[in-house]
Amino acid sequence: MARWEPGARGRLQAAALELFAEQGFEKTTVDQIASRAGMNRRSFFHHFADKREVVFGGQDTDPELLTDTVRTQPDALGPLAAALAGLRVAIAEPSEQFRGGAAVQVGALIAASPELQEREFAKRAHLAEQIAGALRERGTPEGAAAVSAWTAVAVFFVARNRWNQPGNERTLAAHMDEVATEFLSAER
Amino acid sequence: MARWEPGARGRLQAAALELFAEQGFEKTTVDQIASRAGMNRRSFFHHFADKREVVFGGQDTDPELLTDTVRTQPDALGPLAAALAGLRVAIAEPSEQFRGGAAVQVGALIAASPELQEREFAKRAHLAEQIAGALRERGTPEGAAAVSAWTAVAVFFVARNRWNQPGNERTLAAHMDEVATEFLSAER
DNA sequence: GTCTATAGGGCGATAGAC
DNA sequence: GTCTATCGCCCTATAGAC
Repeated sequence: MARWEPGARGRLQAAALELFAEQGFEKTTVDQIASRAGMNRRSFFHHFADKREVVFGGQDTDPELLTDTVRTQPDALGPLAAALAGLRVAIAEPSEQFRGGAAVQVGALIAASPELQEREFAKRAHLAEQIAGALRERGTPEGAAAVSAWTAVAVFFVARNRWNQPGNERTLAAHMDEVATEFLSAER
Repeated sequence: MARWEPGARGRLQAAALELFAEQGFEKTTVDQIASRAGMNRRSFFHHFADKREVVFGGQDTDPELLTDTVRTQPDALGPLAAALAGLRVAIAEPSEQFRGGAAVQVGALIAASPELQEREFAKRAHLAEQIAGALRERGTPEGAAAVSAWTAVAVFFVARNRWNQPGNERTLAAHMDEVATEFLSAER
């Protein structure tokens, strides 16, 4: 057996998701994950900074694409619309190929573990900050940029929940439009 | 000397904030906090579920007051305005007496520690969920309720940042109005 | 109040890949 | 040779169990 099987990172993720599904996140140790993936505990921490990262490590998005898209929207669009356009292009459309896949399982995992929820919220906050920065560069005032960014992120995650429901046939972008419209029409 | 000084919880908080300011959050151990407060490590965990809680433990708000206020706003108000009214009554106004106090120091602490930021974001999420629930009871559709709640929470925290700036003379509620107006006028 | 499991990290040795 | 993944052994501190 080679000392180096390829795809160590992917094997760790697969092993972790299996074990988390079987036993839950808290009751699974890093040792168990590493040995199921055929490696040492210490190597786990070479690939992931901590145990929670193994759950989120696949969903990384391209931050450049997000901020560039937001920044280059036509001036006629308000900040919320520009932010939503960024999320649509940089996250919703690329996610479309994963509909109903591991994302659903990961979502259930996160929903069941407060520890994972904390990480999830931190990721949302990071997303919102990126967007807010891009909106400011577009000329939106400080406060409005932050609030519009958070609003857009909220729209996105409500939409993603609906998109992850069993039986959903529509695109994530379509759900985003629907949620945004629902929000705006409730406000007037 | 009495077997236990009164205000164990408060002493732990004071000791913790001192040590965090001196050494940072991560480099301070629970043992250090407990012994500076004149007690056993085990007693620390009797008062706080974990090390991070000692930072947030003072800011607890009345969840009933928040949700009741949101729920009982006049029908003429949109969901965002109702949510903001709840935050104003249940959090902004009661906080007014602490302006420029420990809150500023706590804010700096949180900003410097990713671990604390995660907890902070989780608290915001919890707040948003409470508000969203109250908005739904008021008749706002699911998605709009969630988005309006997150928007209101974002307004609140942007306002609280401004309110915490050195030299600020205005009330938190006034900052909330300003931020909300800034957001709404950027949007149209 | 003590005891234990486990996360997470430091350091260094080793064994491939290049 | 270098570079990098892997591993082994150490440690500390949290958090929960007893």
